[in-house]
Amino acid sequence: MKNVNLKHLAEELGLSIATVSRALQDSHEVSAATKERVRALAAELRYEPNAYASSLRRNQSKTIGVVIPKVTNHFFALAINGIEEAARQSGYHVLIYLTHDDYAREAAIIQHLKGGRVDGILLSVASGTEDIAHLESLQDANIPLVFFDRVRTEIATARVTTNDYESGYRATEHLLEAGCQHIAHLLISNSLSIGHNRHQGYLDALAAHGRPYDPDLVLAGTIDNQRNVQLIEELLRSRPDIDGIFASVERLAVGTYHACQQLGRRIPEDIKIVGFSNLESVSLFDPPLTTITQPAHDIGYEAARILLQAVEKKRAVLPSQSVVLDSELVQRRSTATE
Amino acid sequence: MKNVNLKHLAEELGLSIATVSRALQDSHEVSAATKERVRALAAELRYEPNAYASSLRRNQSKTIGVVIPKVTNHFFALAINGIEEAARQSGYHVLIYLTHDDYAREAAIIQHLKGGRVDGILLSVASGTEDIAHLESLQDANIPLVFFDRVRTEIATARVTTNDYESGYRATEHLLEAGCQHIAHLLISNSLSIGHNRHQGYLDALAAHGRPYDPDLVLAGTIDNQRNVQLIEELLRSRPDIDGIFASVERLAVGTYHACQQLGRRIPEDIKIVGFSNLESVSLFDPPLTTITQPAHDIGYEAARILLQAVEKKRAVLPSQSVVLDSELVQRRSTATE
DNA sequence: CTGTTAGCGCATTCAG
DNA sequence: CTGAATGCGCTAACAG
Repeated sequence: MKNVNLKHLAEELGLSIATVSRALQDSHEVSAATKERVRALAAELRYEPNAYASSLRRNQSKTIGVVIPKVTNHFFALAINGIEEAARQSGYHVLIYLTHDDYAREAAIIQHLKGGRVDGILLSVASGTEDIAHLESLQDANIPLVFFDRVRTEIATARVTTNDYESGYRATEHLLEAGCQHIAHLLISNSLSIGHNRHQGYLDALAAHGRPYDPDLVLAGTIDNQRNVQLIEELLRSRPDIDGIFASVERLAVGTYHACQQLGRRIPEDIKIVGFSNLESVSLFDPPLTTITQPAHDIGYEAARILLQAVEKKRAVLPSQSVVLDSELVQRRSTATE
Repeated sequence: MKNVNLKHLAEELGLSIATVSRALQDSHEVSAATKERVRALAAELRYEPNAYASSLRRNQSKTIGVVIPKVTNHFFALAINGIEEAARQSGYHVLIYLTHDDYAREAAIIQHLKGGRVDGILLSVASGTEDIAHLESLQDANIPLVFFDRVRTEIATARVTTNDYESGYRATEHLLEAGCQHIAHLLISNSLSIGHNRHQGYLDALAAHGRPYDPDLVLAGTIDNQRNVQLIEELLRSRPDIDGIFASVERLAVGTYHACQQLGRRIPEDIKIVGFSNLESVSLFDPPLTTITQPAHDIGYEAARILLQAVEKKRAVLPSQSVVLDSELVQRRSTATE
């Protein structure tokens, strides 16, 4: 089947390309009758405008790029869900890029996106990223950027996050109130905003309760999860006095769970765990895991809303548009999912 | 900062646009010296080609569309992971669209994609889809399509699936060998390939073991998972003789688990469950769930490979290129008991 | 080896 | 209200 384009329609209708184009965009300078004729034929021939020609001409792609570390983390899956919803509502398309927490990959992706493939970018920073020159250059290229979850405050733009500091504080307090004496904190890269903030909450909660801070009880996870479980086991073996664990990310929470089972530490009798997790099925773990659940869908949705608003009005995204949503500390009992 | 484009580079270098273009594409009809000069300036100015201009001209977008029911299902998250990997290796981009199992949405997405936004489509059919005219029209538009997981055999193209029939058979046999007398099957839409095939495996296993088929023991799930748990509970209440359940999709497997806990049915003493699931953390459920795990990443990767190969060679995708990968039946052991 | 020319399909001036 | 003409940025055919 021939590609049906404006020219095709125009010839068929005995009109000019310009008029057809205007009619399809519901321009007020086209007669109602003509509009109707054009639309009828377009519908009949199932005309679809060529998105790239249009993008080239208008200098906007109706597309946003989503750059995340991975998609197999339930937080990001939920966030994408929210992002896609917001995008669809505004007639935007969503390109997905995975960094696998690798700085080089993140930089390459960002660099490429400066070619105009997207009108804006949603980014959750890779844990391997230190240097942020690639992000600064986005400003020059005039491509709006909105951070979500894993942010960098050095870049002057909006950030959509959860109350990481408070969550870390409350998680730690929860363990303290449950009687824990030696609470370890497992985090990912401390250079990452979420790791840093959650850790600060942990520190302050300890201080507020007059507990000493023991650096040996802080473990920074790696990319490799097998290795993480090993590291956790080592930690637990070398410090049998640990009776509480705050795990800053899902992988580490689940890893801790595994490690405890492996070592025969009973939960929650011997050791109590609070972990970040957006996996609904943790409610089926037994013993149940106390979790901090983030409003992942809403984070994605909000971040996309902010970005799209800026894109549509061709305005910059301001740091003042940042949003902080609340996580929930949930002591799971059995509940229905979804 | 001004957008740096070919014209810009050409002026700066005192060359024609065409030469610059050729140099950047490493054309053999450009002198090495010129190439070097061009590349140096391009790198210095961080030139990024405008993808849409190139797409328009070449009539190919270097982009594939992935159309799936949802992303919050771990199977699809893993599949996307594989797809992104294959795409990146070939320099392709990935657009994500979610149907939420809604036919109208799927049709609208497919229709839109005929506008040339993508060079090919990977599709996992929505459970709400019956009519497939929208998919047939892709052939006319000359856009290659590869199905994965949820396929429709009426369309003559490649399908990447798991051995659903065998999995259903083995799951049922597993329950029979464990001594179950009344085995229920929970599936989604029977019009969906995976539901249909898994169900056929269930039926044949029953027959092979000389067991009668009781239609009352077959439950078709809905979109709404809350409702599914209710339906499962009703089924279990009305048929207390059920002592085995084969759940065809992750949601229903987890839902069954919930329902059993709710009703106080002990697993596996009172009732045994085998369910499809790609969620690694099911190993932490207690009592553990016997699962059928699909090679989700590989499915995505394979499907993308087949599609990209066709796209690059501008050849049609043939049904004969279909691939069937094997699922694994895993009896999880609770590590806590050791 | 390099430059000139001609579009890809569309949106938008500027004329009428 | 409609048409003719222009160019978005890039590639490719055709000259030289």
